[in-house]
Amino acid sequence: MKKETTTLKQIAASLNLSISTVSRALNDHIDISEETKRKVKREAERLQYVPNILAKGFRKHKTNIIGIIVPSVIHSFTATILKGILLESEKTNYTTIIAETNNNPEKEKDVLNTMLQFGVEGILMALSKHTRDISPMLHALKKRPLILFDKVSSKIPCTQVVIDEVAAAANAVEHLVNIGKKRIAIIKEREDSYNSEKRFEGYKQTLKKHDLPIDESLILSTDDSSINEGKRLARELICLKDKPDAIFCITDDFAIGVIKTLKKFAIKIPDEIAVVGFSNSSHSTIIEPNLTTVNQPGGRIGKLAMQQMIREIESNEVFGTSKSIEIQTNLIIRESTFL
Amino acid sequence: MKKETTTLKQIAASLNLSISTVSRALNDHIDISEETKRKVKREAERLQYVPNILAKGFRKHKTNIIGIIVPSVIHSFTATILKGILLESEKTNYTTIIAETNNNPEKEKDVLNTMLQFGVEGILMALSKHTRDISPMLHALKKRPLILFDKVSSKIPCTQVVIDEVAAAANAVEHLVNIGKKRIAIIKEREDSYNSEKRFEGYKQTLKKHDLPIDESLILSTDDSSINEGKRLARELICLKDKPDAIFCITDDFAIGVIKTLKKFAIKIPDEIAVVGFSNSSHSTIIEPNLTTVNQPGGRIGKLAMQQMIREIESNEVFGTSKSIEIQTNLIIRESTFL
DNA sequence: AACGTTACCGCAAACGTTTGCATAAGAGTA
DNA sequence: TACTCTTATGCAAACGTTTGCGGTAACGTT
Repeated sequence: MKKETTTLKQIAASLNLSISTVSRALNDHIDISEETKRKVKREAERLQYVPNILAKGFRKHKTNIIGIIVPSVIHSFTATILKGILLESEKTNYTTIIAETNNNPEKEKDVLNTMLQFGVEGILMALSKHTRDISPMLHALKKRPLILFDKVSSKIPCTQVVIDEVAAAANAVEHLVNIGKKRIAIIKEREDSYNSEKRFEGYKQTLKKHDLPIDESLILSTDDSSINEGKRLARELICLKDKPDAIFCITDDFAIGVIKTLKKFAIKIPDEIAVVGFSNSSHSTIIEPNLTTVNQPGGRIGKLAMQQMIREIESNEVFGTSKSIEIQTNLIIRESTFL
Repeated sequence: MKKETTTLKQIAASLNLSISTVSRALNDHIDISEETKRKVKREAERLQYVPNILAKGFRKHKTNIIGIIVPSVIHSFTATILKGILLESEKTNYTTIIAETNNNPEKEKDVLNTMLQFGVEGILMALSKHTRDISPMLHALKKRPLILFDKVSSKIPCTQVVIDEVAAAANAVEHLVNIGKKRIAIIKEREDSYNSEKRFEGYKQTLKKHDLPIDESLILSTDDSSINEGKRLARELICLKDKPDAIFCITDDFAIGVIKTLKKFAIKIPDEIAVVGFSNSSHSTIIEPNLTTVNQPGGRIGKLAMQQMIREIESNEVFGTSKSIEIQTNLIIRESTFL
């Protein structure tokens, strides 16, 4: 397409000044007289000069681009975090580029390398669900700051911005105990999911704390957290001869599925079975009864992650140490546990 | 952070070759012997050479970055389109950068300029809701290809990827007529919303076609489409002494709010009042009764927009002409209009 | 023996910007 | 007058890459 870009050279020529003077004038260098500055700026305006970021970045060894890698942008919690990141980045002079991995570790590696090659200043990322080989991340970490959020791994020695999953889950289960529930089931993901295991941890801790037995038949796992899986597993639970009186779902999607099934079988919520979810997704106030759920402040996660990123970029230390930034959650109590 | 980047110079030195030979070898230029190529590539590998994109882009006047501007990434339909765009961009060697406008025209202008200054090859954008001054877009169009999607404006002479809003709405209303409804209300946005007006257009056309009167009291407008506004306006409608027997909502959010209110007042859906929405958002199968809604293939929109963008970038024509790419929608009939 | 081809490769310029250093003019001081 | 010190400006190199052009050697063709 079009070119006709104005350069410093043209401004200089039209003003009978040198390129360096023009450059300095535009950058408000002290060496330049006010009058010259004014003239230069006016001429730049007139010629619609826009600095060539490429040349500038090339010269100064700076791209001012921060890479963001997430499994999927349509995931609502991810989107919330993204919003936090974008909002924060607007305040700075850093631009962001976003890429998806679709939970594919192979893709994850590719994207990571592409970004590095592109010269990003740092990388903010949520790991894909089944990432096992962390070497791509370790490799990246050798060249640039890397910050993990949401889906993290303690094996990677970098800053991690997370919610206190254990406490959050414990809090949710505690609430169920408080309203008098004794047989609390959990629907979780399989063992290789970091977040899921942490929440499971909180579940177990709370049961122990209240001397409630941990009943294997009430612990259900599945591959992907979806509404359909929630439906299916709920059906399993209500077929038990010794039914649960509450179900703690480690995601809202599970919970939505569970509620759908319970309603289908005319089981009273929360009287017969209470349900709590995790995320406070927009679905939780659409479903009836409204879902009690753990609110994760995604925006705040994004914001903090971005702030930390800037800090790491602009410091010249070497950031190869683990550091965990934990964010508090709160339980939002709605009809699915309380009438 | 770290630097120690390897450059062509270093490879050249270590191999006793000239920089240009190394460059050509890595780019598989015909002038270079296979043996040299092999040696160079092996050395590049060994030294972990990554080309400096900045220098390259600077030299070749190419960034290979495409800018994406949307009101908000958390909006679910936007996210779907985004996914389509990202998916398509992965197949190419273009990178994308995403920015939000938060429906603020001022911000929109800023972001647009920043992207241009950054040297993006083209811009994919959904206008903010209340953009009135189109001069920033016209200005951008003079420098780079611009493609609009979702929220577009026919006043901007560029390619626009849209759904056939009129037909989609007409189709939805037609369905209501077919199930025997005669007093069909519409909940829409105010006049300055392009999409809303188009859908309103389809609504009016269909009523006329079936010789149904257009009753002003059944036409409700509001500023922002939200669940709460849907609730509020539904209440207005059911307070009418001559109630509607169907409500066509130009967004799913409106429809969700409407359904909530109707249920609250124990109005039977769809027998007394049927409801149809627009977007097929994930909410539409969470709410009960499930919502009949217009399915907009967001992924396809994104994909086509991206493909067209590549075409415009790589062609050297001047793209200042309007061109509309229309995408077909389909109505998904669920419980809110049909039992 | 002289010439044309072919296959490889290097030189050096160019892209637009920043910046260390040099320089010039004027002001101040002795 | 001669000097230093400011203040304001220009020169030129540098960043890493690509690329037009030119060069050289080796080989085949007359």
